[in-house]
Amino acid sequence: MTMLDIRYVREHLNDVIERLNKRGEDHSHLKDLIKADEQRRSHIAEIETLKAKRNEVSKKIGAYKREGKDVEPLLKEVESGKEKIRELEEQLDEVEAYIRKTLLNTPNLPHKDIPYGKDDSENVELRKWGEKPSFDFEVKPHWDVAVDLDILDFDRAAKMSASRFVVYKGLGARLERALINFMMDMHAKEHGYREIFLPYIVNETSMMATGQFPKFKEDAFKLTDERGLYLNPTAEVPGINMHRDEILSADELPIKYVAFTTAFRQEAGSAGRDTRGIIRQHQFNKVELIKFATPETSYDELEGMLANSENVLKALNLPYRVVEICSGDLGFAMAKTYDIEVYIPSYDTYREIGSISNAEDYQARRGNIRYRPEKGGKPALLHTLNGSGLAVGRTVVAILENNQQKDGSVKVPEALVPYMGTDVIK
RNA sequence: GGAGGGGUACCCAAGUGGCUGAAGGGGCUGGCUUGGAAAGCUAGUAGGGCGUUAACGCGUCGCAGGGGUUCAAAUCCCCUCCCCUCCGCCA
Repeated sequence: MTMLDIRYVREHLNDVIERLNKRGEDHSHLKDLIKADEQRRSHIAEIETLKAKRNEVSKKIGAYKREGKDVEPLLKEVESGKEKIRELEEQLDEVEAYIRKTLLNTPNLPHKDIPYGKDDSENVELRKWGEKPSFDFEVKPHWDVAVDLDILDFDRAAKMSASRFVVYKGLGARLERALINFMMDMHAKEHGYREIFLPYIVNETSMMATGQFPKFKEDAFKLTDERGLYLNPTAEVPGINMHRDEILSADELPIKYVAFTTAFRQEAGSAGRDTRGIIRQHQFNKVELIKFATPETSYDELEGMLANSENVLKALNLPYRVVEICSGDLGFAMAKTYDIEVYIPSYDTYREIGSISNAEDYQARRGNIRYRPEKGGKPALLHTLNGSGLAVGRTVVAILENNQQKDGSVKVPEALVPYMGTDVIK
């Protein structure tokens, strides 16, 4: 399980380092990797020569024994090789462990065409959609809207659980459920994704494959269970791992999945941020889109996925914008990412509600997910994509804030009325 | 939680230390047969990683995964995972 192709790194060392450095960290230590790789290959060559010799003699010993010949001289012949092989293998293990560790901690190469920038302030807005609402009264933040309507309960959530948890009540609870069903239906019935329902607990290997581990362990909720299991941080993890260690046939690609899961995150690095409301919770619901595609089509599939996600906000008539993530803000495993940001009146700004990414072959290499380009041909790594379709809690926020009315009630978006059984939350 | 049984190639399955780097069957692919098909007969069918090579190849590893014993392991030993059956508990 590696991440960047060591052969590619070997042949394009300076280019690789230069591209990785656009993420904002220095990766020139990869030069050491090349030396380690040279050592690895020379050790392998030496070990295999010794083994070939040993195999040959062992075969002879078998034959001699059957014929009743003396085997002693042959045994002497292999004696010394045994210790040498053991010694070299130990050294090889060390070198390989170093290479593996380095590669697992090295992020994906950013796509050549994405904007260069140091952090999220340099993300590039691509387009805006929808009209910001205008209010002839003082706009309330969603937590005030919700608590006044008695549809969200933060105090009781803290009592039974902890901070950054919430209880949904009445039409609030129904709104959450309605959005899940609405989004699932749209992607499954209109956009052609296959609906899957995934485990909420995943193992360490899965977390490695998608790139959450080893670098971002502190973000995950670990179970005390000795098997090394974690609460699902995003459906991307079980979703991409659907096909770990598999070889898919070319004609079944692209595979498109849509999954509703509850996501769990420690939010370790964001203490003090978004403490009010339900923008940032330890537990939140998300409808996720997953694709497995050939390298030739993955960027078309990315655009398609982005359009699928945007459709949800269009159908709900919520104003949003699409931004392209710059090199310094790009996720660890991703080559290219679009964020969809929805307008939040009380912040008077756009907040992320979905993220749509192409990991290219990065996760496929870590997870050994391949396809056969042609019948009888050699397997090749495929491309994996994932995107929100969308984050449900933040969609609730957007509806509560954008659709609030002077009397404190909230208008239900038309598309959601059949799912809600009412056109107003009051 | 208790008691058993399993995991071998696309599928089923034989195989308890060297002649098995994996029998046999099914399936698949081709040939014969046929007006065409079915049936029958017949031949072929281990994939993948790694190393090496301009390439053809060659080498190495591979019998759930990992370690060990041995000149030599599917086969012996240890650990782990997964599946199945029965009992108990249980949404």
